[in-house]
Amino acid sequence: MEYKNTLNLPQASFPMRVNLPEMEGKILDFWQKEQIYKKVRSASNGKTKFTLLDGPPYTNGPIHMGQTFNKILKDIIVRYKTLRGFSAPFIPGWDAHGLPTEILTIKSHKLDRKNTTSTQLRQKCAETAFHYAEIQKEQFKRIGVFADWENPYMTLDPGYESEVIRIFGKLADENYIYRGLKPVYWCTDCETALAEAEIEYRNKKSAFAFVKFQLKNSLKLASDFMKPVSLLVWTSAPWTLSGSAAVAVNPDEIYCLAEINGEGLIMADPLLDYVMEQCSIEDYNIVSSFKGSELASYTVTHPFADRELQIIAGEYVRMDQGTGCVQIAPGLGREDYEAAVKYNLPVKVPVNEYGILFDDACLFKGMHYSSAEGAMLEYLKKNGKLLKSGDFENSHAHCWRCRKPVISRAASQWFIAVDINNLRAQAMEQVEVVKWQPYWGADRISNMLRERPDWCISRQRVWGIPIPAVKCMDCGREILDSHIIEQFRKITAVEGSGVWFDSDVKRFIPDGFTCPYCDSTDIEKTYEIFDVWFESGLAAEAVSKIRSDISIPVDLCVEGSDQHRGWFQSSLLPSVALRGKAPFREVLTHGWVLDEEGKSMHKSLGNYIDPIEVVSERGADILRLLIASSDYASDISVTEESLEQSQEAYRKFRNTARFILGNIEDFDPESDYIETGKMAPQDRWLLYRKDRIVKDCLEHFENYQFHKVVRILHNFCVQDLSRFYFVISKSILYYHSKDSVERRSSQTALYETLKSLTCILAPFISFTAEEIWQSYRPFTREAQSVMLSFVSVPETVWMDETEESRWEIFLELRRQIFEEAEKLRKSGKISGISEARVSIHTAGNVLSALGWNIELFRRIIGAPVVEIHEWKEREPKNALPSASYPRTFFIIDNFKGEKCKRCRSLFPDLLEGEICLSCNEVVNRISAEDS
RNA sequence: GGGCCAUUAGCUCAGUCGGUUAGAGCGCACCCCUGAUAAGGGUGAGGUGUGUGGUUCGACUCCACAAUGGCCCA
Repeated sequence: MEYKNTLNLPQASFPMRVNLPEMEGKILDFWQKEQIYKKVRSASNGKTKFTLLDGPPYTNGPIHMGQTFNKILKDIIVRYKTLRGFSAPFIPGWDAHGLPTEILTIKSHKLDRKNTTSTQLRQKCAETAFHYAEIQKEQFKRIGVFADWENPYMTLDPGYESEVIRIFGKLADENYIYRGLKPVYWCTDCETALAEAEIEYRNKKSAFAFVKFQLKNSLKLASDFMKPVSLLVWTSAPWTLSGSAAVAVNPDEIYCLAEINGEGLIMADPLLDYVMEQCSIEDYNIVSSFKGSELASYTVTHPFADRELQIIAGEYVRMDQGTGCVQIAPGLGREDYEAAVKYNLPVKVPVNEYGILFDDACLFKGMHYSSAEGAMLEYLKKNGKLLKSGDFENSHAHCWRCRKPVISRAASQWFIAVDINNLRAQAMEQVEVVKWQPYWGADRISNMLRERPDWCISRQRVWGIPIPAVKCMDCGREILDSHIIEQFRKITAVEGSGVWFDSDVKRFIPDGFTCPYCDSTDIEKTYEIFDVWFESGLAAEAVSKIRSDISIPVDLCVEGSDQHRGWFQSSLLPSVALRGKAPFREVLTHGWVLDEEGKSMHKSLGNYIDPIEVVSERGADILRLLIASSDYASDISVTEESLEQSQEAYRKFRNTARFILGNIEDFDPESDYIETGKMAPQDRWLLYRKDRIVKDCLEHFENYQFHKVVRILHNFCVQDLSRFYFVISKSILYYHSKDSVERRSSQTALYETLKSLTCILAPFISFTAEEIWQSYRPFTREAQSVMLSFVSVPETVWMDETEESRWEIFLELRRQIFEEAEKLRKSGKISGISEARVSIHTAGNVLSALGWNIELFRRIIGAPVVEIHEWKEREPKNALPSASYPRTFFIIDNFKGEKCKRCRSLFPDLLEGEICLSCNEVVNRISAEDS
């Protein structure tokens, strides 16, 4: 007789292998068509809110792995919070303005900026921004980000723009905004300021010079030295002497006075040999030496300009090159500028936008700085002020467009003062209030805040929100006026900020407006835009105004750890200035995506993995699972190998679900559910384990430790389910009659397990979780989508401590018996545990545990016969001692029985030599029902 | 050069307060099953804990320095 038809073998409607990208496409259609995100949102009405604020990515290209990583983490959190019963909206956003988009637009349209109006360029930039926002939106959807894609926020929305302007107005009213100078990269050929991103470093031949700055007063440190004394200054850009305002020496280093050719030269002692060698001087002698700090009270005369320069102490003056005496040209370099601010030195900018020197350059005024350099050296040489000059090659900043060398030049800018109204101190206090994950984020941002300079918020660019400042054409001063700002805000809210470029200044200034400094009526617009960090930093403020489902402070921000300097600070400072509080309660940071060698991914390095390629080849769930199982607090690596591994783990989850689905196909919880009290012990055990796992997972979820959740779940599938429960329950599921209590009991446990597993997996392998949900009618009857389901903290007590310890003994015995059986099998003594008789001689706990349920234990080890004997003082013959339990011995030998043709188990004897007693019963029932 | 961080098996990760022989899973090897079958089960081999010093009776754990890598600055 063919018994196969009488078995309840798993029904395989859920495929073992699936074309993941194709399946994911169908799930996306389902979410879209059924408006699942919207349904989740309306179902969460009235629930406790959990708001995540999405830091907006730039719209300058398709998404890369870093953005994918970031958005998937956010998505995991939002999905988790949703499943825990929070109202957790996900409002995605884009940072549409800014240099990256502007540069991309100029490059891709091959625009010539001189022949393109600002309005035209802004039009093209907007097109670029919308284009990539649209592409990114589709890509983010594709990787499974469950968000309000119909209503994202964009920093170029008039509503958003007008909020930025409003807040700028408030900051101006409270005196945070001032006009100051700041050195910026400047291309004299293109006549424009350049941003960091527009600079490329290339080698260039540069001049160097050792120049003498003569001391004005006599040197008390060597009072009997009667010859003229000069500070020997080394510079790698001699033309910048035109802007020098001071000379810095390191106060902590030793300096010396050397007599050379009848004059005294001061330089750092550690650099003396180096300088003498560079200048080919062999004949010199040291007159005296002293600490750098002792030079600080002296004054020197400029070698060609008619001014005196102070000697200042600069701790940053290094001893690895030069003379240890550095000229400070505050208008021509960042470090020099900062020194000037510190020492209150005048900031002179001796060069105009074309590179032509001004009055400060005295003799060389009117010359281009590059040709002035030779003239200067010539002059210095003639006047005995030059010890040595020459050429050397170094890496220098060049303009990305005209490829010519750029200079650093102080330009007038708008700043937010960070020390007005105690802003810096307050912000640092707020850092303590915010929860930073990992915890060291607080140190990192505190260090940065402590040291940071005032925030330069103006950019000489086009693609951004214009700064509504006007300029008096008579006195030349820039003017911020609250009426003008408010007028611009109002118009922007309707027409967009581009109106600043398009409309006459009269539209923005009140009637009868005059310059507050000189009463002139000749007022014009200025054309600068806000730093994009200023815009995006106001996201919490702006989005909460535009959207009712976000309020300040938001619960969480999740960004890469580079944002401690970037977005976290640009969000924190304005918020503290405006409302005295941080805009977020908690900040979670993650690391970078690295390659197999631990190097960061760059398209140019060729180690770049395109997330969209991964998704279309392997499926989004594979990438999501990889990200979820990595510890993102530090950097994570995405490699072919780790993707391959993620795919393996995925298969385990999939097959686990498949096995359960196949075995509960005929189970309907409404009619077949077995109450807790009537469940078989192994089924109660499964639910006990399941609840333990759910609890642990939820705990790790709360700390956003997803890799721990995934590991727990994976271990659960492998160890508890696949290796154990499935194996021991097959005989019930397959061979017992369909509606027997034993089988229904197992199905009840499996049903509950699958439901929990699917829900907890949903934040990670979201597509597959939905696929599982959709393939089981009782689930969809309960909720249309897995995302409309709910995970609660388990509270059922499934077993008491006694039973727990019995299970522990069972599992340990099983492990030991398997180990011994394998040895015996290898040595040919038995054919396998499924055909063995296992005798256990034991006492105490182990004996009472086994005595509790021998049949259960037999099932657990899968042997046809298990015999228990009470241990009596002497080791039984041929027995193997237990490694874990005292007074416990195993005897494992072959059991010669007959194999049931239906359930394939061995029995001492069979009914009619074919099948076992219990199989016979089942078969009889089936044939009775059939007839 | 400075601030912050990371480094445990081929891969992804555990490891409590400093305390026996450093644990899992995957992968790998060998074997079994062929009624979860491009599945499943069993057993096993893999570690100078990045390195060098130090503190300690005892260090993967604490300290210092270094290497490699990351982010942010200079």
